[in-house]
Amino acid sequence: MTRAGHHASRTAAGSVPTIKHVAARAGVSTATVSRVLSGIDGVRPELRERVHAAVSELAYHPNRVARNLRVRTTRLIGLVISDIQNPFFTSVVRGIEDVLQRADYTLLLGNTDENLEREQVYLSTLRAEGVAGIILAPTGKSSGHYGHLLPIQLPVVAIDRAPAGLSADTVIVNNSAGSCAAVTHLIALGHQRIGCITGPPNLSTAEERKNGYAQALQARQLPLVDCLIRYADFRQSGGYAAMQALLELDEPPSAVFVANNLMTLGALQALHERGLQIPSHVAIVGFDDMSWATSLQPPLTAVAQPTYLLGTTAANLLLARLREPHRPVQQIVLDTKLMVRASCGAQQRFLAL
Amino acid sequence: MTRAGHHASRTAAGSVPTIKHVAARAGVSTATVSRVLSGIDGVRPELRERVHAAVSELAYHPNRVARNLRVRTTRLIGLVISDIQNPFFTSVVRGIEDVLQRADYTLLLGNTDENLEREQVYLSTLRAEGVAGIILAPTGKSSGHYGHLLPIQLPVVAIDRAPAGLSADTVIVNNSAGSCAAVTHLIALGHQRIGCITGPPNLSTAEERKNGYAQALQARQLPLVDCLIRYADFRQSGGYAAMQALLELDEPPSAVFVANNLMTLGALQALHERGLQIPSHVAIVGFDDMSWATSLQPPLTAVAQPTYLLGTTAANLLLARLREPHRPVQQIVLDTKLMVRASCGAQQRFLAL
DNA sequence: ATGAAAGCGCTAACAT
DNA sequence: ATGTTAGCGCTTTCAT
Repeated sequence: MTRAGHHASRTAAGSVPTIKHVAARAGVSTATVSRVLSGIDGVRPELRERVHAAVSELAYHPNRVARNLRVRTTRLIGLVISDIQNPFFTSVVRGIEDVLQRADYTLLLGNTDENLEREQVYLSTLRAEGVAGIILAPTGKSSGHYGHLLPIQLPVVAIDRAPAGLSADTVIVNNSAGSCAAVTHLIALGHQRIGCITGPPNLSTAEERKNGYAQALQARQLPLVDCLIRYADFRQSGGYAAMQALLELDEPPSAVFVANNLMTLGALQALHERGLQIPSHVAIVGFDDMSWATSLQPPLTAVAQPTYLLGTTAANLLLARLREPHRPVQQIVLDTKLMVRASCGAQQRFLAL
Repeated sequence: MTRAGHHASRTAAGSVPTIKHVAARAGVSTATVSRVLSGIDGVRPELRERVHAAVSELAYHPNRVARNLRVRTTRLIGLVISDIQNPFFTSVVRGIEDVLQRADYTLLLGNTDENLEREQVYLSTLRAEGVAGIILAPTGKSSGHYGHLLPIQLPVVAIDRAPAGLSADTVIVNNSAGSCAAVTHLIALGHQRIGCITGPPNLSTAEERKNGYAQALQARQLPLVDCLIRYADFRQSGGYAAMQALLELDEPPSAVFVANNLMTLGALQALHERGLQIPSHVAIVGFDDMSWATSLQPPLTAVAQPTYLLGTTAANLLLARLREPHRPVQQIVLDTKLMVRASCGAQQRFLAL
């Protein structure tokens, strides 16, 4: 690193140097160069030295594409998610990236936008690019869409959602327990009429979170009122509209559980626009604990998902399968944590005591 | 797509079929298969037909790694950013991804965490993987860190930040104009003592936003007070601490301009914790218009960056250079837009009239 | 219009 | 301990 070296001295034609150039310059065979660079021992220190010298003189960088072809695998991992703009996923991606990068893998990213066709396109591109494995937040409900990955033995780990019948390593979150805890908390605070804004019925996460809500009510003998349950689209506008609908009810809820981060934002907006106070008029508990939760007034009570952990767990699972292709398939369920702040009314309670 | 076909009929050994298998099955040469699949015409319809039949019978998928080696380029684009968790970047990524995906390129993602060393590692990995081009949000201040990319003719487009002396296509935002507009707005609202929380001095964006603040004050003959300018780290905790420091001043500001999204969140938190009202006690204008801005109470006035456009512009710039390597280097400066909502006090004003 | 064959840059038997 | 060589799967001259 002390001397840069003139690029003029690189190769005859000024083109990018290959292993052959290095071999020639060091006066050894390409096999020896390869051995030295792969850290295989059994090479005389002197030759080793000469190779290293040649490498740095020529500013040689091994061509991974050639290597990938030869060894019939790559250091690439495909990552297919449905919404790169959702903070939930970016935190997951961060976790994945952190462990993969340490293991010298690089991520090939695909954003499907919840579009099944786009997902299929990505999956086949990733396959064509020869990725060593795939981490996927599946859009499809059933395993049918992913069957073609199995014959080629491509390791896949599913995250966030578990398509029915897909026999692949999976890491998900205990959604129903999380929302059940949230709603139970609301009930304990004295609420009897609690609304629920959940996601599209075809997404397992939306379904599970709604189920947790229902469980909580049933456990306390509270009736399940149909009109208090709203299916929106997991986006801000959906949460906004759903909250408006809830508020226009003859008998609006005194508290509402919102099943994801973006919809919570929309719901809040609807409340503010009507000048309604949180939690005195309507108490709120959200799903997903975001960076902005503590900056709201009042701070948002929310079910925190272990997003970063979800990412690292998925990446480690994939790494493990890469090392050991025949290990038994694993499904890991991560726990959520209820972050009690003020939007549910808990703080007021304490003050009142 | 009507019949799945038995995989048993694929190849002799059950391994992944190659172009040779297809050629054999169709009774043509591999060259012809290649021509058909590349859409090169001059192949008799009959042979074309046979090739397609063989392809689907064998469920053949071309191996891009082999192709990449042969044609000495890839359909891969490297993307190196500093913080995948920052909504600013995810929106940019979305824009990039949308245009690249349509052009049949796939993204190789690297998250540097603002770490120069990690950035270097990624850059060399990307180079080794043979990416066709790179989109980079540079962490380094000067072009020195990127010089080695030039000799190999690797097209690079810089986004968000422009390292001094780097002669590469660039797309940035007019930061100083944006923050100047924000602060000017505050002044017009009657504020005389305005604080500024900006980012690390080594980041061009932080510097420019502070400059815009200073310009606005100077234009209206307002003094530049040192203790009102705080350098934080562009993260939530930094904004929180900076706002606290500002509030502890003997003469605290009546308004503050916060130079990025995450720090605004922290600043808001500090205000809430002290029970201070926005905008009556302290008016706030942020930089970056996020999805949560409208859900705050009061809604946040902020300088909106055209993030998605920034992404698509960068991607298109790269695509253009790929097509036309010797086109003149371009620097594109995108405009910001001040989204006036209530946190600056503008709404109150209107009400008071 | 089609095929034969070389070769992209590397690794891994195999031979010495 | 080191070198020779075949070949990964594809594209692309060059012949025919």
